[in-house]
Amino acid sequence: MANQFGGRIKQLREQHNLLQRQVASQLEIDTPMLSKIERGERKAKKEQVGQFAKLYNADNNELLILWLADQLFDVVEGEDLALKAIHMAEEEIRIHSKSAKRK
Amino acid sequence: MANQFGGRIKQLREQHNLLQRQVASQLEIDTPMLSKIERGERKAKKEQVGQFAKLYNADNNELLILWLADQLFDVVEGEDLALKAIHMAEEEIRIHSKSAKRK
DNA sequence: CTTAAATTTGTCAAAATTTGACAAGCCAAA
DNA sequence: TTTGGCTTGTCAAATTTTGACAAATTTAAG
Repeated sequence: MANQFGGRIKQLREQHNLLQRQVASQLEIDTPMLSKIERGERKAKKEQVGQFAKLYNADNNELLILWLADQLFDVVEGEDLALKAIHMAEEEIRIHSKSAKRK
Repeated sequence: MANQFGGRIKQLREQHNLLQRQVASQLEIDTPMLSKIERGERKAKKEQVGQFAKLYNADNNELLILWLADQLFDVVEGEDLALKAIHMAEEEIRIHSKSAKRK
């Protein structure tokens, strides 16, 4: 499983000298769960991304991007055509966001 | 739900003048299911992508790319940060495929 | 070492999601 | 109208995800 997000929040936790125990209790999860999120064994809920950002005084968008990227990565992991698929998806997104201007 | 894939296989079916009934039986699914796949209400199994390609004499890779792209799209659909996340994921993929050379 | 705290690993049932199958509906063409 | 092709809706079964807990492992300190 991809793990940019987990790596980043682990780094942030260490920079803040916090223990998993402390962070976990803030997010109302147990330490095994936090451990798994940091190592990418489980994925955080979207809601929790914001909680991490707040707790660590980090940029919400930065974390959200990492979190999304991990999920994208998971979809195409191991596929030879991953890059082509990504480009195709990117085009689609561009098209959709244009027409979303007038919604 | 994204639907590049469904649109394409519908187009192919029409070009070949086949009925859903006929195609469905080849893939051993029922017509409602095929209808849903064509309209993107359900997603085809990866295995079925190949079956479509064969049946329609289409390029396997082309279909697989569309199929993957749809799933990528679903992950970031509606996200403001979609493009940034896509770019991040793309970088990750590049990195991984490099180190996969010698595996 | 020996202990104690921190983290990781493993397991499992409950919850949530996805799937396949079927019945019924719609609609255009004859 | 009836018929054939496609779509819509529903539901239980299968699969996947989740959260919680116990146990094992690692780390750091005395």
